[in-house]
Parts: sequence; structure tokens; C-alpha cells
Amino acid sequence: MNRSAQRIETEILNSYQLPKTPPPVSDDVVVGELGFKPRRACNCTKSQCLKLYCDCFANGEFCNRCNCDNCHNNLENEGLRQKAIRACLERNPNAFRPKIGKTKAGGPEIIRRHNKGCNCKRSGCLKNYCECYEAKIACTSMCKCVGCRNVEEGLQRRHPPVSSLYRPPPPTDIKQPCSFMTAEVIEAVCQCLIAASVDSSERARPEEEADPVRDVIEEFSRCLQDVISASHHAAPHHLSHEVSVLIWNWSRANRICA
DNA sequence: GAGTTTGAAACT
DNA sequence: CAGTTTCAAACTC
Repeated sequence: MNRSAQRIETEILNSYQLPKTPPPVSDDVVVGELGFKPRRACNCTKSQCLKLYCDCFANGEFCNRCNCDNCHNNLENEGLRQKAIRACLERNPNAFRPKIGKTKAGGPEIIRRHNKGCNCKRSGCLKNYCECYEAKIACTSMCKCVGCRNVEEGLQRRHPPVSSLYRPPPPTDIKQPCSFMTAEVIEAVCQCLIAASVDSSERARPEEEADPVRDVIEEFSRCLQDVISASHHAAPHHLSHEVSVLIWNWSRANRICA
């Protein structure tokens, strides 16, 4: 393994550190392949777990020990699954991005907010039907909700949820699938690309013209393969979907460049 | 646990 | 792009 690959794998493994205090696990929580990153089991019956209705699929994970019927969100149906991922991305290129983003609202502090906003009509945005409320964040101007009572002040005074079921902590505590691509991994890849560009110009023989674009693209391809193999090493089942998305974007970019 | 309500996603 | 339907989770009883 070359140095860039080693660094990418190291950063990926670092991104999968266990939280210091493991969250409580209740009966309806599934523990991930490596014993961490708990999530809820889905109960899909009609979607084959290949639509965004399915939380596992939407979160970029295979179903594992869920209660779903006729599940296709698994390795045995990888072809169909890839097709479903492509269909989702065609409808919405951001379909697999986290819904809760972080923003600096003028000040230095980082605020979490729902990227798309909710559309609640009847819940007053004070029940878990509301994606903002569920994520424990106040509604914003992005929301198109009616009769919203999920405002900053209300959130601070809010009672803890009555439900005893485990709710995953905010993304800062537990890694979400997309957080696999940490700033460090991305930086490592960028450095590889810059190095490839510099090498390309230096290595070019006098009789041939340097083609840094081609060399950078080839290096990116290598980096991507490193990320894929490192990700399988780190978390064999958690990342496959995200990598699929990456590959899909990558092949699309390739077609556009061609 | 069954039935109802809700809002996101999918479809037309 | 707006209206409708489908879906699975949240909620109530």
C-alpha cells in the first residue's frame, strides 16, 4: 500500500472511533457490524427497503436484523439496490446528504439546522413527526410549516421526550455515514491530487506534452479505490452505500468530462 | 397490539 | 411545479 492509501485508511479508521460513553441500547435498536453505531431496525413492508421511506436505505446502510418484509437492501440484491440509488439521485442529487447541516449564522458558534426545512401542517412542529423537532433543532425560514411552535425559546424549555426508546444522539456524538469522508480524508485526497499535478509537469518527457488533467483524474481514481478498500476494512457494511453514491457521482463526472 | 395520524417521499 | 397517493414512523387508545 502506498503512503496516500495508508493515510486515507488511517484517517478513515480514526473517523470510526467509538464514542466515549456508549449509548444505551433498547430492544428495537440494532447494533452495527462492528458493535457500534447503533440504529433503529426498520419495519418496511412495501418499499423493499429501496426507497427513502426506509431509514436504513436513506442513511446509506444495508438492512441488518431489521423487521422488514421482502427486503432488497442487501448484498444479494446489489444490482437492484444500485438502480434504486441511481433513481433517488436522479430525483434529488442531495438525497443521501445529511438532512441536518451545520451553519455559522453570522457569529462564531456553529448552529445545526435542517437543510431543506419541514412542511408540517398539524403537529405544530412539536412532535417527532417533524424532522426539525426530531433532530432537536428549531424551525427556520427554510421551513414551510403552518402553526409552528418549534422556536428557539420553546426548544430550551422543552421537556425531555416521554418515549423511553433510545434516540441516537446528535451527529457530534456518533458518526453518520457521510461523516466517513472527514476533512482529513478529503485533505489527504486533495494533497494526492496536487502532488499528481506537480509530478505530471515534472515527469513529462520533452517529446510529449504534459497532461496534468488526465494524471489528476487517474490519481483521483486511485484515491477513490483506496477509500473504498479502506472503508471496507474499517466497516464492511456501513460504507458500501455511501461508496456507491461516490462512485455514481464519480462516473457521472467522468461522463461530463468526456 | 391495533388503529389513527402525520409528513416525507414518490408519483401523476 | 402543484396536487395526490404511498409509505413507514410516531402516536393514541
